[in-house]
Formats: sequence, structure tokens, C-alpha cells
Amino acid sequence: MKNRQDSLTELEGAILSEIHHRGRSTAFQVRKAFQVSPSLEWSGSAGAVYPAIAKLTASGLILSEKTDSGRKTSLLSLTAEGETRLNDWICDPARAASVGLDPFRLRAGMWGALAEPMRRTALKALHSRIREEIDGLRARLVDLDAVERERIELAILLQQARLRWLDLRLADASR
Amino acid sequence: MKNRQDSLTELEGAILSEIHHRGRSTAFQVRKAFQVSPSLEWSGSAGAVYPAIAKLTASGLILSEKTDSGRKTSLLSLTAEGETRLNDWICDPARAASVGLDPFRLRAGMWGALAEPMRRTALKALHSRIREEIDGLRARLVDLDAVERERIELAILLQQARLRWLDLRLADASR
DNA sequence: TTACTCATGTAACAAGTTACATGATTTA
DNA sequence: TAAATCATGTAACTTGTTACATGAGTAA
Repeated sequence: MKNRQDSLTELEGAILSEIHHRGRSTAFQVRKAFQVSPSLEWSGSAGAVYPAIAKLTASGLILSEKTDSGRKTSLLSLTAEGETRLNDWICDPARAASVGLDPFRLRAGMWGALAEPMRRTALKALHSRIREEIDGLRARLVDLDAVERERIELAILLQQARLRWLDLRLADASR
Repeated sequence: MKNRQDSLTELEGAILSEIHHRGRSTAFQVRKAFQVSPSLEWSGSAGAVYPAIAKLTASGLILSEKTDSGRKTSLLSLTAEGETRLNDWICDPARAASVGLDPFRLRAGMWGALAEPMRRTALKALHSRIREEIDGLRARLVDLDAVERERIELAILLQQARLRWLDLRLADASR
């Protein structure tokens, strides 16, 4: 019940999202969802997920109900407060509009400084690597819930924008 | 001279990039560059930059030369090893092709689950917020070096792709 | 000489990672 | 019952943050 005013971290928001749209999950199921998702950058490590869920439960955002079985599993659901806080997190325009940390963008400026035979080779290797990534994402698009599908579609859009940018840079060089 | 084989972190790569393309900078100048850049997500905090530079110097990737002035400032440049390792980092296709962690993408799936008057309001608020961000980025585009300009252009492309995605979702709703 | 800024650094904290420990349940 | 897997949790580490300490130059 403490730290009520602190805004949620990205991982905490993602955990609440997962419980909300999947409904009454166990901690293990939340963890697995992160591990499987190719559009989330967390590994779904136990050392991150379990403490975060414990904190959210202690803060009164998650209701944790023990099951009858002997196992330590508990069924998790959102409290009213949890729903409210999740909603705030989802709709926070400052966070949602931030550009995030993009390994491609971080390196992009330096590619122009590369010596010319290397530069083309590097950009072409990257180009085909990104096409592979897109294929991988497309393959995942089948048989997925709506939430994850939106994420993957956006990941594909990002990769396509990167391809167009690379095409421009490769065309510039062949002038 | 230790940990030679460990691959560079994103921050370490960004620091080497900064020193390389700016040439012989002080730690303070590197720090300021991070603080000013809108396309990098680090705050350029002293507690991150100084230890990272110390580590890179100890590993033999950065050469640190004391200045004559009484101040503690040192001029930093890359060693041959530093150039090589920076080049590897820049051209690493696995890292460069990864989608990164995107606050917009993380939330996008949940917007579809919002109740309808709220959903349109939220998406519209986000739309105009992103347009503001683009204006801010465009204003920065003037009088910038090539490296930072590429980054900002990519940030603008990302925001424009987000706008198109939002337009689609808003149009869908008004069917 | 007092106050302000420049420049470097450190301490305490936050939030993630891997790797391991532990115990329950299922399957061979 | 032995082995594999399910499920939760914890310890040690990494890498970032903010806030503070420290000391050198500069302007009033």
C-alpha cells in the first residue's frame, strides 16, 4: 500500500497489461508471456518479474489469491486501483510519445563516416538481416491475441521504415 | 587492459562514437553531448559517464592525456584497439537490427481495449503530442553535425510512422 | 574574498540480468 | 521411485539514476 503516487515503470505497466487482458493469470504465465514475446525487449527473467509482482501486490494494485492446490501458485487479478493506475500508464502521452532507445538509430550516424567499400557492405548486410527479422515477425503474426498482434505490426512497420532509410542511403552512394 | 573480449554496451559504444567523430574531447564534453541530444535516451548522468570512460581507459580503448592546466580535465582519444572495437560495435548487425524498447509499441496493444469515448480521446491526444515532438525534433535539425542529424532524421521517421498508424486506427473507429 | 560556474568523481539507490536453490507435480 | 518439469523465489552482479562532495577557475 506504499508508493502509491510513484508512476509505474515500463515493466510494471507491461505486467499489469498482461494480467488485465489475459485475466487471472499466475506469475509464471506472465513471465512466460514476456519470454515468448519478440516485441518486448525484456527476457522475462525471474529476478525481475517476481519482485515486481510482489511490489505491485504490496501496493494494492494486484490481488493475489492462493489456489487450493498444494503448489505455491496464486491467481493474480487487478484491483480497482490497479485498473486505474494501468489506465493512467497506458494513456500517458509523454511516455507513449517518447522515441525510446533504438540500437539502429544510435548507430546510424556513424555509418556515414565509414570508409566506402566497408560502408556499402555493412549497410547491405544490415538490410538483409532486417528482412530476416521481418520474416520472423510475420511468422509470429498467426494465431496471436490482439494485443501482441498490434505490437508485432508496429515492430514490422519500424523495420520497414529502416529498410526504406537504408535504400535511400544505398542509392545516394551509387550516384 | 581487462575484459577485452566483452562486447561494448550501448552506452560505451555511444561514448566511443562521440569521441571518434568529435575528436579529442574531455569527459565533460561527452557528458554534455548526451545531455543535449534528444535522440539519445540517456540523461548523460555523471554516475554513468565517468565510470564508463574510466573503464574504457583501463581497457585500453581510450587514451587519456592530462592537460597542462591545473584542472583535472584530460583530453580523450581512441586507441587503435578502440577504433577497431568501435567499428565492430557500429557494424554489429544483430544489435543494429533489434527493435529496441519502444514505449509506444509497448502500449499500442492496450489502446484497442479502451472503452470507446476514451479510446478516441487518448489516441487524439497522443497524435497531437507526437506532432509537437516532431516540431521539436525539426527545430533541432538546424546547425547540427552529420551524426546527430542522421539520428534525429530517424527519430522523425519513427514519429511519422506512428502518426500514420494512429491515423489508421482513428479512421477504423469512424467506419 | 565571496560567490558562481566548470569539471570530475562518488555514494546510495533502482531495476534489470544470469544462475542457482527449493519444493511440488507429473511421467517413465 | 527416479527423473523431468513446473513454479516460485533469491543472491550476486551490471548498469543506469539522482544527489552530493570536492576542488579549480572566474566575475562581482
